Amino acid sequence: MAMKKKTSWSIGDLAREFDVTTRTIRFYEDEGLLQPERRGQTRVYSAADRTALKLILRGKRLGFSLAESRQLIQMYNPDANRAQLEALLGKIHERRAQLTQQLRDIEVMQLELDEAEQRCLDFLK
Amino acid sequence: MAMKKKTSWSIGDLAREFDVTTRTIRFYEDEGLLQPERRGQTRVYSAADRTALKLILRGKRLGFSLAESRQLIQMYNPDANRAQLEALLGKIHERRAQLTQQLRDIEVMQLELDEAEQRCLDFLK
DNA sequence: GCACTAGTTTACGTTAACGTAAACTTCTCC
DNA sequence: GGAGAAGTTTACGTTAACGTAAACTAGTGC
Repeated sequence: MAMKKKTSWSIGDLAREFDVTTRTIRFYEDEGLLQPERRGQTRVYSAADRTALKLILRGKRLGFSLAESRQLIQMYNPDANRAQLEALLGKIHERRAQLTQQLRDIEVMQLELDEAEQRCLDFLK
Repeated sequence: MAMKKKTSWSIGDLAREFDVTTRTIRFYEDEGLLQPERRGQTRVYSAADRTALKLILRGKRLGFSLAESRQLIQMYNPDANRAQLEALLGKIHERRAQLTQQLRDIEVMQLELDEAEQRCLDFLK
């Protein structure tokens, strides 16, 4: 039987899948982060749009601004000349440095949560 | 020679050390996250305040809101009754779950940055 | 033909987390 | 005793990231 892979989505599809409002999705389009096509009035989202949305939301969970996520999305389609590509490499390094810092922060925080939990349990016993 | 450990700080001290403005520090006080004493008019910050500030800023790097950081700070001084302690344990578990998710997000994103960098380099070569 | 359901545009509202400016006090240094 | 430097209060301003409401259109089921 033929594999049917979805290749386009409605705004409602995406809203449900990622648990955001349609308002949010349209807002991201206004900000230039998504570029759905139109079938008449209605927006039709491609796999690229879906990926971009996934990137944005993952970024949000890590505290990224939309401006930062915009850069992440750009990294996916290097449609660029030499200068832009080198700028992009710079941003990639910045992001990596930030992620490294976040990893450290998470480790520390996990240890502190362990201690906090222990203190709680001690008090309760 | 006697170890001199700093035990109190001015608002300027903290602002310099953590690279934030004094406005920000006063704002955190307004929000109830810091509780400096006063020497006359002037605020005097304790080691506990300094720790709280450190928590807030680490939280910020991970995208935490001040409300979430407020909870983190509370975990440091379980001044609480049984019910509150159990609520606290719940929040600790929530935070831990979030951190775990963030770890996953970071791993994925690091891989994607690797790929993005490779694509850039390919284009440049 | 009519009620749903899902989509659309337009526009004003809201919240968090500070920034910025003005006007004042207190201490120190020369 | 005057000029900085660091502190203070009060208050209005700003930006990001959507929420919310109103009024409209287009397909679908019976």
